[in-house]
Amino acid sequence: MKLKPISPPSLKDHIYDAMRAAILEMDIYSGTVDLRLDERSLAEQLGVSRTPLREGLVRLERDGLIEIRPRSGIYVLRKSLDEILDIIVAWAALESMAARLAVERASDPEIASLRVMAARYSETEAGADILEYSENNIRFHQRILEISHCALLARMAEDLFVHMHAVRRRAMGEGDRFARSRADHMGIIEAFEARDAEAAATRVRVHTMRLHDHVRRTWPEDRAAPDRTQRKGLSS
Amino acid sequence: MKLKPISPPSLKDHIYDAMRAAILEMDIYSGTVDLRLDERSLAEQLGVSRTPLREGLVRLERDGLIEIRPRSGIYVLRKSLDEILDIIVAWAALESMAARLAVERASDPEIASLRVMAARYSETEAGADILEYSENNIRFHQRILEISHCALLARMAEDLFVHMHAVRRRAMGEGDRFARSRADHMGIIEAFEARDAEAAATRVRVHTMRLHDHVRRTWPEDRAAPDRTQRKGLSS
DNA sequence: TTTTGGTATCTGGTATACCAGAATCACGCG
DNA sequence: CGCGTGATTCTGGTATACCAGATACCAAAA
Repeated sequence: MKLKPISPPSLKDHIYDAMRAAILEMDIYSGTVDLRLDERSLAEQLGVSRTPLREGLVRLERDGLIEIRPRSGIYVLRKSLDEILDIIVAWAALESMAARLAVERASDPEIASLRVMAARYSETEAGADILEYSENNIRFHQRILEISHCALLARMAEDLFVHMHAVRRRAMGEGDRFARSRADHMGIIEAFEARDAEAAATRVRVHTMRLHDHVRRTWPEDRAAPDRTQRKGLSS
Repeated sequence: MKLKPISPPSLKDHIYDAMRAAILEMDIYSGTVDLRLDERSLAEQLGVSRTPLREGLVRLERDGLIEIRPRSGIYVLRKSLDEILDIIVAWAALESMAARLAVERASDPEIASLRVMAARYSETEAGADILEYSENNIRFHQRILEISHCALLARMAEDLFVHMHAVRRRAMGEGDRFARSRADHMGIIEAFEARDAEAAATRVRVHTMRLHDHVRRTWPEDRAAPDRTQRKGLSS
């Protein structure tokens, strides 16, 4: 029997997870949401004191999800268009390298799993369930990160991915991105199956940069600085 | 008159900076250093209470520099060979993409600055001042990140770079890495000047992956888990 | 009515006190 | 002399109290 050492529970970890999930659920670009958080209110809602809460918030701040302004307030960050584009670029860099590694390192079954996944969600197309397609799409890309067998690449990509939640909510399903995306994926899979690292890396990068261009063209420019007119915690 | 808004001082920021610098100064692989930190001792040394200290430590933990084991202790992390290799891979991914962007975005003077930097430290070769060469080498690579005009890539690379401090301390100057490195740089510069994105990206990647192979071949396997025999803070 | 200055209040920042789990050491038994 | 066991000490985790800067509000003067 083999057991991994269990780490004692830590409120700050749970708080971090809970807050992170809550923030990702927020539609931070809607304009009606309150981007300002209140320590005391949050602590009360979570049923903990401010100390562990603040430690969790420090992590969120490091992740770029929130901003802590001393003596002023804690704000959920909106990403500017430029920041979002930078995120996509970095993501392309990571996934492209992951593809290169995967070609060299992944087992045949692992590579085969990509085609399986693609097949699974190409059926979705008929149902036109965009939400489900989007989820499967994401898993496909995460799978590439996985089979690169480079945990760091996967983790860094995940950290970036988080910032795309709210973006995906609105960029989803426009024009022919659907068909184009599936075609891209097929090309990527073929490169993998041919064990062509250069092609796989290139196609992954190009595919992601297509999203980059799409976002740049379609992202509304009505972004503003966080409005400080509203108050209080997540719910009140 | 124009003044930029001043942000209030925050102990946790200073603590973070100070601790980070202190950790980077440590020769964490020497075997004689104490990898265990003590909150109370650190707080006393820094002249602050434990609360802001812990907030700084949470950031360091997120950076992967330390590990906080509840009820046990705070340890400076040693990177395993695999982790170091992953870091180099990720770094290669970022800098390669930066090179690609730089070719498209950087101004002529910016690209020219690369050759200037290279020329400056190729003179160093005679003096054989490895330390200085290493510093200039680093700046060359940072410059590539800079002229990519993608702040995120630069920041992420910087976060990775931190973990290389201790590695560089020992991997420095072995075999013909010197001459090879300079040759690589020249090739990179030529690709930039030719505005050849594909070549620039490839050469930067290959150059970094050369370090990857070098580390893999030469890294001693005498790494062990953090020894918990020793005690107390940074100095005592 | 508008502006200005002061005050009350709110917010995050910091220090301190206390808690519980872990590690350590000493004692006593085999 | 070796080893197990229990008390002691140490460590990080959490809660609470207090501080100072920032903000908002209101009153008095122009």
